[in-house]
Amino acid sequence: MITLTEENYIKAIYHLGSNGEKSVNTNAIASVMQTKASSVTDMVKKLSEKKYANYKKYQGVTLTEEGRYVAINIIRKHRLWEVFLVEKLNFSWDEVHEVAEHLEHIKSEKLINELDAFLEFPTYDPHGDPIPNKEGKFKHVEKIVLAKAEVGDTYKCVGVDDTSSNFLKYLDGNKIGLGTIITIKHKEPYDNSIKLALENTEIVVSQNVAKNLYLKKV
Amino acid sequence: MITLTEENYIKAIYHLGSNGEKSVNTNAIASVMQTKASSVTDMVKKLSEKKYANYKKYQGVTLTEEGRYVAINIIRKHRLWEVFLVEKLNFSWDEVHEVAEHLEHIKSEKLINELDAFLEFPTYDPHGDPIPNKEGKFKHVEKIVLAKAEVGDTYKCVGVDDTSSNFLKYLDGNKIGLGTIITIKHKEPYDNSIKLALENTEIVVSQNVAKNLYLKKV
DNA sequence: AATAAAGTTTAGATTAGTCTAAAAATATTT
DNA sequence: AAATATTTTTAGACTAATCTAAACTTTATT
Ligand SMILES: [Mn+2]
Ligand SMILES: [Mn+2]
Ligand SMILES: [Mn+2]
Ligand SMILES: [Mn+2]
Repeated sequence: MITLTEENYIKAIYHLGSNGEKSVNTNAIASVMQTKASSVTDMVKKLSEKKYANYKKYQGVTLTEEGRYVAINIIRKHRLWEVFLVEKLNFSWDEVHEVAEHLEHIKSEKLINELDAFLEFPTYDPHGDPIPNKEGKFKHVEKIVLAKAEVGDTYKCVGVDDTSSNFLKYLDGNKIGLGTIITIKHKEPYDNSIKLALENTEIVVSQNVAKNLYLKKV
Repeated sequence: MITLTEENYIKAIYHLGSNGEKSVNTNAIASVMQTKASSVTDMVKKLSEKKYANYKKYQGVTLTEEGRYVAINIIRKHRLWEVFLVEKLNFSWDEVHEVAEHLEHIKSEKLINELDAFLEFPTYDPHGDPIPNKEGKFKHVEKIVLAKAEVGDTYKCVGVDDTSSNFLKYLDGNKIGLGTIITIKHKEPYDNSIKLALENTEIVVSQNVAKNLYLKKV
């Protein structure tokens, strides 16, 4: 049996290690889990005993094949529920993450596969993140962060890094969403703010925004 | 904050006390919670401290107004999720209870009210149990248990008490479901078995079945 | 009314997950 | 290379929920 807490740690390690590739250190996990380093050490030992992670003292932690499988499965559930909430229950993209954090732990193969079918096998969630299929496979999304976009080029908005309600509402307020076409007008070296052209308007966004918005060249 | 375990105890007390009316004793709770009497005593003290229950040593326990509110809310969620699983995700009535036991603990007002609307405000769940509305109100279902039905009378099947997969599959196998019309042919005093007439067939059911099937006179 | 049986509570342990404070290891700076 | 700072681990304690075994109340039977 795997506990809810173990699942959350595994998910955190997966995301922090860039989808399970790199070794993740204790403080980083403590930070995203909103807990103390000492608690992380204890849990990481347990995950290691249970064969979900590889861990050597002071050397950081990586996921095993099995740990990665668990992580991808939770992410699949999380993102499918997010689609459900937006498509069927009138949630906006800034409201879904919190509820999906809970729904992702419901354990039923049939439930999630039927939900997948009911939603007609979506491949992206409301934030532009890819949804793993039943076998855990998903396409890598080709994208660059707005901060690295080049002046004069035109892009399509394909995702966000920050899924906080505050950030997403800010984007709503500025008429930016998935699919929005954006041309880079100017990058201000002083504070790394960026001037963008949207369909009808021009706006200036801060470095914070520029670091959390993903684009694809068109 | 109310924990998942507290919610389950409150629900058990509600059901055992015939919807929160009668006082419930320790062993009864232990039995449905699959735990020991000593654990129940501890929890019941905690529920009492938290104002969800009234408890005096050796005198059993009842729910407070607030406890009853919590119970009804969980039951509302449980039954709405059961409807969702059957209506939208191709679950059969014997598969839903277990998953609903988990889904009922997801805490989001918006989620459950939108789900209710999405399902077009159903009033009964797949087992014939009434679904409380947003205000916690629901109709009392007029029903008698098959064991008390009278020979010669004709009834409609309106519910089940046991929602175990085994029992529900048994009913499926014998072509009995909600809405099925049943005439009582004979009650056997020796073992309390009952002979029923269905649409095309006659079958004999055991006392166990007779105690778990609810009917309404037509 | 006394005794036995059944039901309930208390006392003391256990496990998962967390914390603080101190010790140990690693990384960085001088 | 030594000193300092940062990171990580250990040790010991706490809470929620559980258990067993013993003590206590209530109920049933003689
Ligand atoms: Mn999310
Ligand atoms: Mn998402
Ligand atoms: Mn149920
Ligand atoms: Mn039901």
